[in-house]
Amino acid sequence: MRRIDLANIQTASSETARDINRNLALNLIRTSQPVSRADLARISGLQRSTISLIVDQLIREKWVVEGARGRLPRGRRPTFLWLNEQRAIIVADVHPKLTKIAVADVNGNLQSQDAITIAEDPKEGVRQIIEAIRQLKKRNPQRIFEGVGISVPGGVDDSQQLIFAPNLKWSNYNIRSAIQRGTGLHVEIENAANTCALGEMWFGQVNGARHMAVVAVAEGIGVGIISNGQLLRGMSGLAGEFGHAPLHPDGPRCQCGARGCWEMFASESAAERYYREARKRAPAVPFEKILLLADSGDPTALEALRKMAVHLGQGLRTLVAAYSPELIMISGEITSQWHRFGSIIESAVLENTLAGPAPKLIPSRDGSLSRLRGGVALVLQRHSSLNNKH
Amino acid sequence: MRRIDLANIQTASSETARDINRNLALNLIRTSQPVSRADLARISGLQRSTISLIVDQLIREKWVVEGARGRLPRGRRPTFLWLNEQRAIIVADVHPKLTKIAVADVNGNLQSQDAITIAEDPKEGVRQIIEAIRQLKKRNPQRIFEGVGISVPGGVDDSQQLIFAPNLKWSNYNIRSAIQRGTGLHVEIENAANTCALGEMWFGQVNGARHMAVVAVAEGIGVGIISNGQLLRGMSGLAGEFGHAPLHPDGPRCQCGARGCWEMFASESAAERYYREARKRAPAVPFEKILLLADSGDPTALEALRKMAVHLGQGLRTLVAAYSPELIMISGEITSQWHRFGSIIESAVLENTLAGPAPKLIPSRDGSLSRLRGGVALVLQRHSSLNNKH
DNA sequence: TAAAATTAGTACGAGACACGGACTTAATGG
DNA sequence: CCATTAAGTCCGTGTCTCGTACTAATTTTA
Repeated sequence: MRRIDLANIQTASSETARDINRNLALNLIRTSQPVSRADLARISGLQRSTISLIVDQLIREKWVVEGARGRLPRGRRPTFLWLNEQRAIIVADVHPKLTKIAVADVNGNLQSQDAITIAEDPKEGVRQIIEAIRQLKKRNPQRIFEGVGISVPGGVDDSQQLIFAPNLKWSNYNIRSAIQRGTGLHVEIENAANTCALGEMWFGQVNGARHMAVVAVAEGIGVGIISNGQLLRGMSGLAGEFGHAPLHPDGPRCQCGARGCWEMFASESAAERYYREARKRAPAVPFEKILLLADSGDPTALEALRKMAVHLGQGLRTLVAAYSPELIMISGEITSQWHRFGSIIESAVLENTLAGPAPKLIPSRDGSLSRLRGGVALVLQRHSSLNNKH
Repeated sequence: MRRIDLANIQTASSETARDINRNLALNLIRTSQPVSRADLARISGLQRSTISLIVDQLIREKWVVEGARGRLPRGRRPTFLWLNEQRAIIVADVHPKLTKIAVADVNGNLQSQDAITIAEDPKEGVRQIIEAIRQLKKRNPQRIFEGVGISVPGGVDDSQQLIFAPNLKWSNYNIRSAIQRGTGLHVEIENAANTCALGEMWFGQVNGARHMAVVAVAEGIGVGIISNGQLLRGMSGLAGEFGHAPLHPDGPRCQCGARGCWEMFASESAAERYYREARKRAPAVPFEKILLLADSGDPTALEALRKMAVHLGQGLRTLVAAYSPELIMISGEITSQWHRFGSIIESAVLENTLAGPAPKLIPSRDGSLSRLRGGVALVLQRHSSLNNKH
């Protein structure tokens, strides 16, 4: 049986009935593990006999393993099924300062991790990444590598090309096919905020929220949107470029060319500017320093951060109006000051409740971890191994 | 075979392989008609023999009819297939001033149309709608009615409850089940901007755009978002409530409780305010009058509309940053002044191009028509008749 | 004008797969 | 030790797709 995803009627993909059900079972095992065959039959609506056949196939294919027996009040005890953690994904979080590369299992657990400082030149940078991936492959000979999932600080279009990366100087270089050739593994690239959101959705504490946003606050602001459980990419993967939504349309000009972009007022750079403006003619102070100064009670630093928090909250109102998420996660250094500014951000958001429940606002524990885990989701979701036969 | 839509893993829906392929074929016929069985086989990837079986079933079920033969350079001439226009949907565009109710075929063509002024009281209003639907059913005895698709000026949550309707006074009344009981037909309700967007996506001139937004400018501003070909609803159907995104966060207070909402600056009410403020102590002038005054060259009216256009454009920058649509459609009375203000709106949007192609900006020809046609899409997309067996 | 070529659509046997009931296995409790 | 309960397996049946062969209808070519 062939089947076309009606959401993407242009790009036909063929799947047999078995493929669809196998994929369904595998995803149910992933999201519900530990789970018995009988449970799967109940959740999926498939017959127990059908589930047995599919699970046997998944065990043969080394996607699933049997674990300990469960315990029930009466009757035969169920055999728990788990994803086979022998299957692994190489994940990378590319960043101009520190790039992390790690091996993760299919449950998003990181196993061995490297950190490298990549070169500015794209060719040399990619060579370093390829070398690190080769090392990890060599150090883990017992694992079955599914692919490579990479988070990059920039825009990634529908054909997985990096279309802009202001902090990196890597535009217009096809890093995907370079790494694919250099490692022999399938490679998936995605924008950092999007990867982070996907990581939180798959492996984080989102409590079943199917509509959420991750707001990554650094030098700029990036937003990753999950709508109905799926990453929202828009045309050319540019959805969620909220950092350049106008907060004050007549405000100062941003480097993007427009006026009064949100990130002109609510990013780390904005806080640095607020601090600098308050202490006229003082040397530039980096954001990390401002955080430390705030901790030691410096009123100028506290005021700069407060301003940043207020504008962050104001911009979040736009985000709430746009997507009406159940959950907004803030990621970035600023979350270390959550005890001070969380409530300020929150109250700015709650000014715009309209009808409907207000979104929960929580700080992200570790953005880099989420981005790395998001790499696992990228590969499992998009790569054929889990979605098609073999 | 049973199957669960992975995008909604909570709500299991069961479909056999045949159901999936039947549905696929039907949708391909809808989007590609006139189309031959051989064409369908090529597009879908299914075998010609399989398509023949499915098409025969669809003809028996009166979803599809055979039409004239096509013409090819060589070989046997193909039999064209069309959707059976005997199948009909009753569509309604509910509006506090004028409510339109019509019979539409499955291709979105309107057949017979009624216009009524509905009562303020929800029970009485719904009674009027039910009566109109009954009349249309009686006047079209030869048609097979699939259901009723209704556009309402307010929020509709995931369980199809009207959760707010400031212009209507209908909150917290379950109009869906009332109409369903009163007519015996399946009823789908959706917010006006969303219905409009769906209507444009299915039956309008969107030129294959899969990411688009419809901005409905009236007393307030409503936005309907189509992302990857599908309606974006967010939690409780509140996505796209862009009218209440803050354009000037410190601006005047909106009736929603927040400050400086977009619709405070760019709606018809805003233009009325601009006009009133320019002519101090003059009596209030309705928007329609301002449009007429502008046509006759009144400088105050022109200036009020120009201001409205500038703010409309500024807010659209936010929308572009949020969703990166390929196409933005503006609907509302203001489009009658497109020759004057279209370029002003456009230039405000284009200030924020960032990377990636700029969205096309076009006026919607007839918002009410799109909303009525959207009702067809609602029923066909959601109701079981097209998606499940029978 | 007849045969060859080309394309649309149909017929039918083979194989894959889900269903569902019967059966086996493994546990608890009286 | 047997009844009960639930997990998991076995297997016959029916459905559906595939693929090949065939028929139908039309144009081109000999």
